[in-house]
Amino acid sequence: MVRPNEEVEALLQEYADLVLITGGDAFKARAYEKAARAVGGYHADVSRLDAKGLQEIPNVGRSIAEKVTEYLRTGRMPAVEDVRSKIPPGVRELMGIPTLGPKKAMLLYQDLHISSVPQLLDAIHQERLRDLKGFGPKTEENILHGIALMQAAGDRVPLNVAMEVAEDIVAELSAITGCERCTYAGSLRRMRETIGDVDILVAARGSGPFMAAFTRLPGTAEVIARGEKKTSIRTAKGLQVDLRVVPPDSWGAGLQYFTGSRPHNIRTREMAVHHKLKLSEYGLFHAKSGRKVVSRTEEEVYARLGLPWIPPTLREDRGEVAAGLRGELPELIQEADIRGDLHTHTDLTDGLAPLEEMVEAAARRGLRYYAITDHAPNLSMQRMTDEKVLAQRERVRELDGKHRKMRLLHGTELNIDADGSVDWPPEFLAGFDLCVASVHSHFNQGRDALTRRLVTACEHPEVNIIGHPTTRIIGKRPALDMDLDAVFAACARTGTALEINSHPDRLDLCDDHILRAKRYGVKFAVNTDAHAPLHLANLRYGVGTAQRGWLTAEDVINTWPLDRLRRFLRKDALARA
DNA sequence: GCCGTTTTCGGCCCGACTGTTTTCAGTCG
Repeated sequence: MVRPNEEVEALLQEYADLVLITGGDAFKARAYEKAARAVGGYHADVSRLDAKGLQEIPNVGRSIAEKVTEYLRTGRMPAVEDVRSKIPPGVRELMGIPTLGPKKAMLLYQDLHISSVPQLLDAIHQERLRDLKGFGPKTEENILHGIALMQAAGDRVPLNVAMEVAEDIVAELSAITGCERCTYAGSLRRMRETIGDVDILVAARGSGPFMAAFTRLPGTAEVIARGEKKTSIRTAKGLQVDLRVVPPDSWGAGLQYFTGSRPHNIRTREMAVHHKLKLSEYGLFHAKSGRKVVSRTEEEVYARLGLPWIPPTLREDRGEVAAGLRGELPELIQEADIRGDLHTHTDLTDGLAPLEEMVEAAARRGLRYYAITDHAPNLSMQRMTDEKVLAQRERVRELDGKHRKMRLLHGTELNIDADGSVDWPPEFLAGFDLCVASVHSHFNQGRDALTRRLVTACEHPEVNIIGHPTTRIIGKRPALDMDLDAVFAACARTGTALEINSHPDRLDLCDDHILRAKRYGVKFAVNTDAHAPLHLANLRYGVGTAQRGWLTAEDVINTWPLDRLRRFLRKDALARA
């Protein structure tokens, strides 16, 4: 059900973690990490490759290729199973807590026999960590904070994980005879940033074959409930999926109901009552007679309530019903509106693919322009230099024009330093077509310093886009503590766009912040931050997030024609007017 | 364990921050 590349990636990453936990060679662990990343980002399906083909993947050599081949043949990787038998899975889980790495996790296990998050919480409350070497009061505090952060994300999974599961199931069920309609609903259809469980809806006259097929899917680990109208399963990874089969005539009402959100549904049902009607998942009915009015399509249901069809990404009871009544729903940005990607990497820094491959993949996606923005020198681990970036620029200029329909831009992703300054002097930066600037360090500066820092970056004449503006990692790192309103105002004033980073672990800015920023007149850039050709497909999640922030194509600079975009990139107040 | 304008061993992502220690180990990007 999950792409084999991702299965293998997870397995190799797990092995890398276990090597570190057991105190193995750090370089070996890094080799597995690099291989895991490369497999995850590789364009071809690894299950169709032999050992030789696997070794074509960067950072996959003979040893790893053999392990992968064996796994694909037998479903097992003995090397991983070996270490697993020595280290309980909970120990690795501890590494998921920020500030807890392999060494501390192993110490907790060896000295205190802790192998789960609840056990760790107990131990902290019993003050059993106090005598542990290297653990002080501050460490305890950080661990507690980290656990709270993890628990806030709860059992929800990232948007892309749920999406892949849902699309597989929809494809399977759609192929069954008698399936008139099939799609996913719920928070996934609304493109929420994390998903609690997946809702699948089928329109068909009989439910039997669908329920049967659903429980027999390869990814089904457990059948939670099985009935005529609804069946629930849990996947091997613990994600719950509900299947509901409705009569074809109820499709629209069912889809509306199961898409939610609950507050949106309450709002629409109130409107129904107001019209002396009753709205349920089966249709819109006359309250008194019980006679059905409409139910076949969502459009009909909304229309009978006096509303235009409301896009799922707006159905959060954030004023969409009132706006619909006034005929003022925004014309939401669509994925097809995006003409270019303005934040991408190559293997010159931490990307996985060479420039040519990234450009090729972008052209295949039908983009009209594409910016290469590798990391700048101050992110020292990436070892960028003036020479390297200038050599890259020459290659970009050579490649530009090879694709008749797509132009190339040469940019960079700068680091916003603690004081708001960035890599390279202005005269060097002027040589780039555009500059993204992002925070990569000093996350805990304090609110005032962080605010000043971001505002200073906006005021830089060569900084065009603030990359992943809050630097949050969903479920792992909170957003920077800063005065967002001051930053939004600075963006609007200086002609600096805010990025909507499409990576499913980031989705940064998030929908709430987008809504706020838009009121200041800020412009946005929906970028993938791709580190591999496959990541270019994450754009849909960024566009979904932009829709949840009520954005139109006009609000987003990379929907604009290139000449208009170039004027914006000059940061010239006159050009913006 | 991978890689090679160094061809079979020796280097591999480097520096900063944090909290602990009292000179440094662990974690992170």
